[in-house]
Amino acid sequence: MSKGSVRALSGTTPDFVYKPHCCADCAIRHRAVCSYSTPAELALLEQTKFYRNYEPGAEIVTEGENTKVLGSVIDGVVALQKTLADGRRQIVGLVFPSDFIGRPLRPIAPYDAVAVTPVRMCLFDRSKFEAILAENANLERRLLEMMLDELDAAREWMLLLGRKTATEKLSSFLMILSRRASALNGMPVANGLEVPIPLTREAIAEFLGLTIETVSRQFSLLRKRKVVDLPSKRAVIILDATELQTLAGSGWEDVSTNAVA
Amino acid sequence: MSKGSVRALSGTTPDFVYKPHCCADCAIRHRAVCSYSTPAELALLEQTKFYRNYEPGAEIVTEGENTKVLGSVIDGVVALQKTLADGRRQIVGLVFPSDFIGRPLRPIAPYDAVAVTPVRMCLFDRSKFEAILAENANLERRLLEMMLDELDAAREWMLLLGRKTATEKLSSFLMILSRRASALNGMPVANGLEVPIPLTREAIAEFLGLTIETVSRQFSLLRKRKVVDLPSKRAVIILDATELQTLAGSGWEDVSTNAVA
DNA sequence: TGGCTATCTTGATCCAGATCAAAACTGTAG
DNA sequence: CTACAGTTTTGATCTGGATCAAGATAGCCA
Repeated sequence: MSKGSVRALSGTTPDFVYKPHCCADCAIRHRAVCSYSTPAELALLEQTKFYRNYEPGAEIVTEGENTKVLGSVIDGVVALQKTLADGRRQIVGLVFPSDFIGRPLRPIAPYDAVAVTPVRMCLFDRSKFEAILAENANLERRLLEMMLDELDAAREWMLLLGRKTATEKLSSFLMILSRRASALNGMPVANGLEVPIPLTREAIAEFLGLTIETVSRQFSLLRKRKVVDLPSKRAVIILDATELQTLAGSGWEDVSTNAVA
Repeated sequence: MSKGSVRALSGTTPDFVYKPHCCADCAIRHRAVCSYSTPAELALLEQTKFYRNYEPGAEIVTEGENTKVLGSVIDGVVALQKTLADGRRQIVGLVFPSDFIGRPLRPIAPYDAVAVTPVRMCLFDRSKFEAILAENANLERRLLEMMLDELDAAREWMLLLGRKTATEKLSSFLMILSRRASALNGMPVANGLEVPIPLTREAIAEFLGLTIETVSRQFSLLRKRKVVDLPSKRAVIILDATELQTLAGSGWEDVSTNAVA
């Protein structure tokens, strides 16, 4: 097996870019961990924050290592993944813009975080962030809220991994991406919607607990059934949203905020 | 199929017992959500708290319903479970004494919480708890810490559900119970240790994403290999802890605090 | 003590998804 | 345009765990 689509060592040094933007202009300002913060708190964060870009395949945090940074995804998609000794791999979370990466209050990362698209992060030094966190209830409150949402999403995913069929798994996955593409608010998914797929087939397989071949076959099946069209390998067009929802089985109707991570 | 080992309606009215103990004497005082609280905070909680007992099979919270209570498990084991429309069921978390049940900041429960043994809970009215939470940073800090631990455990479980074989799954499960039985501190698992299993075969199957028959066969296999002995259906004796750890595959070496929930 | 019922084990067979193998695409560098 | 390397699709076969079907075991109550 090749090292996989999510290569650990692509040799790309991440770009460092310090404080080019002020928080007020930030695209994720109203959804990120800082969204409850007062101007005073924000000023504190602004002093410490810095930006960094990652190429696809670059590791943002590494399982088992002492993580020195944590922060929010501004743009791009990050996969959280765990790997068994023999190389079997499971993606245990997808992280989208405004979501938070990193575990305050525990230095050792329990999983890898790998950029699956070009990623831009708003980062903090871990110990500095923890110090600010301890003093700022709004920040802590928002972080708690976000972690509770992620926990719900993780449990929803456990149901998928433990009990759903391959068709249900891929349909659920496409439904999530569709909801995200459809609107950040609660708009339903309309037929004809084109949904970009930011993952390779291999990454999808690792997310769904399947093989790459099964994922490919399920895509073909959904196309044959006229549920979706496949204009390219990195996008689908929803032809029958109702049927896709049915195929996905129950769940996800209500997971409002953080769909997958 | 029968309604399963985890029956929703066993007709048992939960016992109500108000404030029989003071927090200072509480067995889970040093591990629960209140463990960082000052005496002043504790007094607030003590005013609001009440105890309730549940028989095996009783629902503590119900998926989709507006939950009015949340709180800590004092004694017993609770399963968090999600069910698909056709009845397929997945246990998405096991909750042990000192763990917290319920989602502050969201009224609708995303899963059932069902007692699998006789359970004693220390409960709070949800809105009252939220009010106290908003004012007491120590409580919020501890809750955040616990939710982060649960999130790590949930992701570890996603790896198991998505990628591990039946043997690895059952071995991992027994390893977790063994660690918990061995010591609440970090003591290693010794050969000869008798580990009680608080779940029926059906509940184990629902936790591991397997069928009851496969679970039973894996038990028999582990016995045949002299890895464990089965003195009764509700306990195992560890004969070869090293081998059990190997069979479990990687993971769980470091999950210190909250093993499963 | 002996049925009765629920739980668990074991055996036989089946099948969804894995594995093995080979085309068919899709860039992209020369 | 062409060669090459990575990705995706499709086909053929295999297999781990599911499903179907009996038994075995263990409470528990009459």
